Amino acid sequence: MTDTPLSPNAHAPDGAAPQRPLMKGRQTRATILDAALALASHMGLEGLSIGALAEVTQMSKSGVFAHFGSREELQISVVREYHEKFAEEVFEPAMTVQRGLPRLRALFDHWFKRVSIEIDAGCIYISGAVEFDDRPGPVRDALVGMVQTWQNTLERAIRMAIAAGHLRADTDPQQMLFEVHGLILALHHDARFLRRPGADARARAGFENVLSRYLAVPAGGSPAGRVPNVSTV
Amino acid sequence: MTDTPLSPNAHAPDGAAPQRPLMKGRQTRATILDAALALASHMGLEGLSIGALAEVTQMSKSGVFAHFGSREELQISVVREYHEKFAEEVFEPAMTVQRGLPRLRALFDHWFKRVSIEIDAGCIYISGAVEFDDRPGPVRDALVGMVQTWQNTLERAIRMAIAAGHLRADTDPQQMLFEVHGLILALHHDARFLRRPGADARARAGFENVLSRYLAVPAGGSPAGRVPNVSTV
DNA sequence: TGCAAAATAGCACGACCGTTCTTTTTCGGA
DNA sequence: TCCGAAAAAGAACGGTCGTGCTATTTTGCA
Repeated sequence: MTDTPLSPNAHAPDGAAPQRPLMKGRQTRATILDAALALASHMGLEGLSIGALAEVTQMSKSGVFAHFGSREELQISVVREYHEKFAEEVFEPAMTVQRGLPRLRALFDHWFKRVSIEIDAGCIYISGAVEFDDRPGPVRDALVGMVQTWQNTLERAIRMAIAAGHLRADTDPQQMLFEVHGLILALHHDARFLRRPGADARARAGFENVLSRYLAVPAGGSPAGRVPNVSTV
Repeated sequence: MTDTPLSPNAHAPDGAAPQRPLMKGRQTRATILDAALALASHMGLEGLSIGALAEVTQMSKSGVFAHFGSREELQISVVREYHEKFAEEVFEPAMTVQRGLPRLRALFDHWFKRVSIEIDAGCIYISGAVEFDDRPGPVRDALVGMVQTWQNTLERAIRMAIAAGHLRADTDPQQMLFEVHGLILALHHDARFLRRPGADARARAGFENVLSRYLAVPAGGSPAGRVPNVSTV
């Protein structure tokens, strides 16, 4: 598995030392990439066009093009860029929280925020998954690799929570991940597509519901017949 | 709410009586629509092009075009076509099953089948939701209307199951729907995009897990401490 | 300040797009 | 069998797309 690292500063090739050829180049490239990310969030990776990108950045088409060499490379760069932003916003903050359930909660919490704050910016992982599920090629490969990296991270966090005794020992991490991932997708769907208010609350309630099923029984816990249902109004 | 009917033969304008102008027209239109549906399932509604459609159906571009008058109208027709197919395959068979939990199970079962059989054909509701979540217009409106119709149907079925005493009286139908919808989306994602085997089983297990939380306690039921976890291997 | 190299612009290309208009073919009833 | 209407084809349009190619400008260092 080509495991794209989900860690900070994953590929910073050099120190702050000024480099031979590039300086302005990197800078405008970053500007373009920023605009491309915004554009792709709304129009999708397939809707990303070099012409529109040139207009937005006040550059010539060829000027934009030269930075990537091909549209495909541009798309991949956008995916990579999103991956880094995602890692910064969702992954890294959760790493400061203690292992086990707290970190797991933090991860999901930031994930929810990311998706729901972005009700008007779209998650590229989600839209990309639909756009490229039938389109083989490097873009799809990059996308799959990064989504899988992220899911591996979550699975690891779940396993830690099991090991820490916070979740039931017989918890199937992949099943739990599947269920929570579904909540994220449903949130994205209801908030962005159906524009339903309260989707955020539904997702959070769903998370608590899933959690309640996998939560370890506290030692000498109450033998209550049924776990209270968070979803009930 | 423009509630697109989810019932059989929703708009069959006439009996089998031969009509004045049209005969061959409807027929080839149906052929085109079939091809369009297949094409859109793979490339998405936005990826649907009249040129490609003409090539597939062995017709001229203008010949295809004339049947719809615009690309947008073609897209809407495809959505409508999918809606009908969906109703036939998922909704109608479940209507023969008795109300309450059995019908609810039948609905979800057919839904699962539809999405997972279509691992290589893509659900247009799902891909359309992502493609048009940021693209206002008639296509989006049609899409939203039909998805909402389908969700209303499911919500109604859940309410019936509550009324029948099969589900807990304090069940929040929309919350339950949200959670199960998430499972469908996760199934679509994992099977089609990640190409993970066993996504089908994960979705079904997830459904049982959701169900177990909302299931009514059978009268004089066992006061077991915890509901057994279906997800566990 | 000058100079090589990097960055950007300008321009043209072939391809495909949706759409329009005109012409030809096909159909169905008298 | 013929004729009007419906269906399909053909050709062309303006537009956008990604991508080469060649100038021109800008940059960073000697």
